[in-house]
Amino acid sequence: MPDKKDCCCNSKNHKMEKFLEASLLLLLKRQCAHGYGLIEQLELLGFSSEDMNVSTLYRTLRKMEEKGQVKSYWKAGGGGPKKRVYDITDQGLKDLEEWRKIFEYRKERIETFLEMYEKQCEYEEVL
Amino acid sequence: MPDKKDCCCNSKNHKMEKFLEASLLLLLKRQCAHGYGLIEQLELLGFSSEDMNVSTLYRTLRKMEEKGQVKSYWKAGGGGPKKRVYDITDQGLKDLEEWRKIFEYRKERIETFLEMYEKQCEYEEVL
DNA sequence: GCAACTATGTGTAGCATGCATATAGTTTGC
DNA sequence: GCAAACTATATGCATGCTACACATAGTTGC
Repeated sequence: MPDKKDCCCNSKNHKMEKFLEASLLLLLKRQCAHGYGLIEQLELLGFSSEDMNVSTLYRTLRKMEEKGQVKSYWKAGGGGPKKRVYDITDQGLKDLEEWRKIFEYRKERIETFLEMYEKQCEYEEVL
Repeated sequence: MPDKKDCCCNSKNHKMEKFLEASLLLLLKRQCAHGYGLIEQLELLGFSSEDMNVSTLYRTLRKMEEKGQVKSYWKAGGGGPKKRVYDITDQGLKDLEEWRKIFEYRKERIETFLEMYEKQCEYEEVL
């Protein structure tokens, strides 16, 4: 990851549109979980606990429920305050598959960008 | 590119944060150009002329000039109305290099996502 | 009893983008 | 000579994602 200090582009520019939503769908496909517990798991997908924005996480989950991608229920016991546990729905599984396609496409475009950049640098070196 | 029809995620979700800005910097590193002329060149980086949002393009270029990434001057002649031609600046070149790093990073994260998705699907098939 | 931790939520603002619309000079066809 | 099409640039408004700050409340440890 590029150093955020001395970077023209501040940390806000590192965000990737909707990557959080898609990541949550993927984690919930593996197993149901509650918001706070998902923070740890998100590290598997490159989100750092320090930078992790908890309010965004909760808001995203509620929006995903509005859209019918996940459903939630309250669960008490097991230590600590009660948790709102999320399950993925059929709609969520379909949407996750769409995200997979979108990310394949984004990856290709990024690769095209990187290749053009490299070629241009090589070309300039020859001059 | 995934089919936009029948997609849970509408076309708006295909956009990639700041990809246009970075693409413009890359194209202007190759050679100076005016806004309208950049539309064609953007196809090299996966932007389709039909979908291309011209207003966003012009607004982005003006913002980039405010940030000192590019500078512009008016050029008459050569047929058609006069053009505002953009040149990349030293700041723009530095920022482009930062974008390269950011996109390498984004690519890695997308790859992590895709790998986890595939593994999960394989795992479920075995069951 | 109080601090630290777990857990969930809202209010507000910034910022990138899309859609619609405005403006105006240039070229082409009749 | 004039209308239509094309080239070219720009702004107003709405939407949507994210960040930052703040609010709330139950649980555990000392």
